[in-house]
Amino acid sequence: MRDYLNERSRQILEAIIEDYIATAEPVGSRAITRRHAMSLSPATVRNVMADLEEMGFLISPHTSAGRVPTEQAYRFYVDSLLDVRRMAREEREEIRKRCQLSGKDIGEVLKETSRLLSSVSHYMGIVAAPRFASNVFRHMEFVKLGGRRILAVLVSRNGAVQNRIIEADEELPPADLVRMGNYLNGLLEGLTIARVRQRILEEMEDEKTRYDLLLTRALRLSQQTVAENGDEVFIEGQANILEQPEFADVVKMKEIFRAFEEKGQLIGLLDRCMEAEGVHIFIGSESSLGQMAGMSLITSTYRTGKNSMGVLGVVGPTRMGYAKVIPIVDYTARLVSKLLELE
Amino acid sequence: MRDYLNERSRQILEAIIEDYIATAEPVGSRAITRRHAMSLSPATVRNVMADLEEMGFLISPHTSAGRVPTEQAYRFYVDSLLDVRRMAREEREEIRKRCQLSGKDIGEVLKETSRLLSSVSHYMGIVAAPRFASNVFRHMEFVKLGGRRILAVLVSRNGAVQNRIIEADEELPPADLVRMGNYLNGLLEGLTIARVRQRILEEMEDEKTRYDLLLTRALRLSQQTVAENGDEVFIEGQANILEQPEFADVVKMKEIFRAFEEKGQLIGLLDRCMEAEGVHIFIGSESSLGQMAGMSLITSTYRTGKNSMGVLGVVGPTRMGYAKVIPIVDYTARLVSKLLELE
DNA sequence: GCTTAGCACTCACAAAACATGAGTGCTAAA
DNA sequence: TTTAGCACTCATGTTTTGTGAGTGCTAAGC
Repeated sequence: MRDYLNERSRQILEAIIEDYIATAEPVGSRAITRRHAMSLSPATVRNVMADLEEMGFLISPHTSAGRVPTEQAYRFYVDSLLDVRRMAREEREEIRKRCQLSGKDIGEVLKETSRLLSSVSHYMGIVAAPRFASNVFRHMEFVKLGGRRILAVLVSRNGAVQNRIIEADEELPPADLVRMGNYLNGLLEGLTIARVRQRILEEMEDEKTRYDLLLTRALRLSQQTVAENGDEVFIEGQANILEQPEFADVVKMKEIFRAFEEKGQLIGLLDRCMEAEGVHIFIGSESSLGQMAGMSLITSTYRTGKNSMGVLGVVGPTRMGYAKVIPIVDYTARLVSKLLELE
Repeated sequence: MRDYLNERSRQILEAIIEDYIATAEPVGSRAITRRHAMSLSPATVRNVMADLEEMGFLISPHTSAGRVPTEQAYRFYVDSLLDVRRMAREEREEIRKRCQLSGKDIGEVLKETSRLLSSVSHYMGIVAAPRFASNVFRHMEFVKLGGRRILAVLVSRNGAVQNRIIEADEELPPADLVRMGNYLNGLLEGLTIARVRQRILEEMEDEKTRYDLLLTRALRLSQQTVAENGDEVFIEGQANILEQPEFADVVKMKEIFRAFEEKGQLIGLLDRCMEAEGVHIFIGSESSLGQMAGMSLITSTYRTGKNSMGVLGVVGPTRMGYAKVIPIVDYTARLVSKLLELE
């Protein structure tokens, strides 16, 4: 059926979607003819609209309102109609200016990127840090704090750092901690963190180490250091979403905030985006997350170093300025990739 | 005038405040006599209420509504009437259970504490990390990433870590980085970060180092490493505030979210709390922050190590369950202090 | 001299009644 | 196939009308 959309119907559908994106009001036949200078009468447009409704692209909230695009319409729009706008120079400028690496740690960079995405798009910015497990081990070190307390610092090649305070079984002299570090660095250099975990287990099994107390301790410490860690997701600009008229309702708003407080499900979705490079678009229920009802997600992957990939993107209402946001997300992802590239 | 409050007036005022805290509705004379089993008629209560209004403790939103406590009333309540409740056992339990240090870095601990405060109090939790500058230097290290990129890791005695990616002027061999680290650690051990900054400057001025390229480079690197950093504040549980009826208005809500997105002013306020140990309470305009209109802040200081102090607390509407929240904040602060204590 | 019953008055809020107007579907003519 | 015309629908805004909680004041009661 979809194939039967002729040129005129497409134009009208596009006009409706764009009007709706711009105004958030159901759009009626007269509004179309007026705003888009069509050489058609409202009556004709009405006929077309009736067809589009039957095909599932439009629904009317009630008899005497205009019509509103369905998810299917947005999908069609994004796939076939959308003319991705070139970014305005100021936008490029702002993005480039705020993507700065120097003097910050990776977490901050990603957080700032998230903020950036939100402020440029006027929706919510979202950035998931690359899975730590796929990073490449660079360096591990133990710093004695006080008593039995040890700070473990784990650095990966792309500059991601994981710090942990570990309560050791007994007090260890600083010299031992240094030796442990040296030993482990030699052992683990160049492996991915996932491999590091395996390697530590293997090594612990080894007969030779079993009888070496220092090694055993070192391995046990390192094991705690590289233990699984909740993945980080930075969501910024939640206040932006409040400006959107579809969330003017307090109840709706509460739901959204609750939803994003619990990041777990979102992470699952972002993981799926990582399966393939490039831009992904989830419209409304396509994400099959209940909490995302009425919301769309545009993501793109970025990479740090050779393989480890992260995801960043923008969350907004389904009625989102796709034409504007898609290039923003795409450009930002490329920029972040370049920024984090290891020469 | 305040001194003329006799016992009966106090009781009535207390009853009004507590009713209002519980219901968020203006409270009327009949409600008081009913709910608090007073041996007084509504008419009498009305007379007292009229007096209290004149004294500035109450206002009526309009003629035929009940009355609502003013900030002055809350202040009086907190200072003179409040009977700080002992905490419920489950609350203590939950707080203790969730205050865990092991396996996390300090930032995470504080963030989790903030989340904890919000979920136990049902308002917003807020935790400011101790000023980094007053921490005591423990350890500094440089890890080579790729090309000229260096990761600088700065550890203080209390376990706070600052990571930074630094773009060096030229590529440096790893061995040099290690030597630099050793040199700097010897030089700076035991100083506060603030002193470290001075020390680096002094050292750079020194004739001896001027002609040693490696030292000069090391100092320049370290200077970037310890450069001023925006202080961290963790605010969690913003969704809780949405449950409060006083913020049911969408416009109000937007304001609040905008306000807390910009943390700058808040930090100023928290700094003031650090000037003296213990619990501080700001009611509404007392904080003299416009954004805090209608909101109260309860904070307490915590300490990590000997001197460096941080602040944590709860933000809620002025109509806040002070009796319940004050002990929560107090207890949590003590617990965090103990947790971060260096043996 | 307090305390309290009685009563008129106020005013937010809810429900009902009404008007408005944008938008639709259908029919018949161009 | 397109379009003008027209009756019909229905959300939204406005006015009207009740309702009830709460007040202040006065005068009687203890």
